[in-house]
Amino acid sequence: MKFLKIPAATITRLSLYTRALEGLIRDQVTVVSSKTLAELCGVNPAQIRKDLAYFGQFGVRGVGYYVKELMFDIKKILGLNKEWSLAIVGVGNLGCALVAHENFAKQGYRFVAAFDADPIKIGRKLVTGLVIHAPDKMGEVCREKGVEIGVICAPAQFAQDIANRLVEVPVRGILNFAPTQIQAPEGFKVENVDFSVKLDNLAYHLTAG
Amino acid sequence: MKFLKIPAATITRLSLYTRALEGLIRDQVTVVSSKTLAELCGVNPAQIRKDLAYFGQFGVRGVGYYVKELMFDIKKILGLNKEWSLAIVGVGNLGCALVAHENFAKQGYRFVAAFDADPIKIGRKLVTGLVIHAPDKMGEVCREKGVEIGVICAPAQFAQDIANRLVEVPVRGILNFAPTQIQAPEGFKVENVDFSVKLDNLAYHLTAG
DNA sequence: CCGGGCATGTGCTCACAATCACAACAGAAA
DNA sequence: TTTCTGTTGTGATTGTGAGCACATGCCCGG
Repeated sequence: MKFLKIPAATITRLSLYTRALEGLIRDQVTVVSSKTLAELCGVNPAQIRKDLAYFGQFGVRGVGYYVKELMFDIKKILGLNKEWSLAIVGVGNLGCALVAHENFAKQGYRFVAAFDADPIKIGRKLVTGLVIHAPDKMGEVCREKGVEIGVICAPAQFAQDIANRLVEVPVRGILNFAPTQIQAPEGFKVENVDFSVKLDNLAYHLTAG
Repeated sequence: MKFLKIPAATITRLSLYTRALEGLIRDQVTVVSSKTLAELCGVNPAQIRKDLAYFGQFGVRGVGYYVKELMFDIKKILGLNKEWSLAIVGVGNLGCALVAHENFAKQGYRFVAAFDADPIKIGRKLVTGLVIHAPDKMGEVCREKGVEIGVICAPAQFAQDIANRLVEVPVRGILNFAPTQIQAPEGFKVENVDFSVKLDNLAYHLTAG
């Protein structure tokens, strides 16, 4: 079934499902129907069944889904049954906040390297104990620490340059917080986290609607 | 033309266009074709023309778009020809980083109020001089300061509660950084900024692909 | 052992968004 | 003025994702 092309939206929803399931596990719920799960996630029940169908059969007809099992299966699909090693590039306010953010650690994402171009910061340690390196050490340090995902948290004008370095390391993917479109080689995965775009969306809807 | 239903993706792209245009203005470029702009944004030229067509005619056939004019028009469409007043709720690492973030200010988004439930923080000032208020002052302070958009930056378990308060203020929209789905009344606009979902997307693609 | 109830899994339909392709048209040059 | 170049604006087409509705099949009670 993995040969079918899977909608990007499906992957995003799977991620949402894990959150709802987490809550159910906390509440000792053992079985859940697509209808109930759908209400928790704010989506259509058929949507959930269809999303899961891309990857196999996980439910029991007439019963529903076993919460823990489903959680395990979705995490496996998403590749969350391992730890991922991240590097932060740009440790300004936002970068520091991300490294310290507890949600990442909880999900198995570990920051194992940090970089910044500011000479004053180089050599210093973050609150987590991570040493800040100069950008030209990126290849060396990342390979040594086994970095798989680079997180760009620098001003927009430097983002492309940083991305180029990360591609050369090579890391396997990039999470970009800079408000700019990054060019990367075919097949290289870049995800953008863009809050100014989200704010602009709000502004538009509050103005027009 | 505003009576047509406009795709959400179109609004998001308009936001992208403004960024590319900003760069062109900086580089003293006065005219741009949909083809060139498309390359800068990584989209299809026809897409740009169609997106703009929802709102009127902005180009000159055989020539292209006048950069400054187009920038002005798009900003007007998005509702960025005014300043927006924001309130931050939850001033942890991330919340502080957001308030201090220069991109917001540059686009006309101003933080005019801050809230946190932590008694130690209440009454203190942020680096920008903003006083941190207790959550039960939310209605009063937000109305006084004319807050239009609430930014939720607290742990997931408190997000819904905070959202309820914000709805009652009332603010007009919510930008939610908490990794959870928020229920809001019909017509009330909530935008989610969700980096763990984005990371999960990366993890999936790096695992499967 | 068998039948009823119920939730999954899935083929089909529909709606919408992205792309294509071309006609309309502005400006420059002869 | 007329022709030619080049780019917009837009009808037509394609592709894709979401929702519906039903057949499938598991569990439980009698």
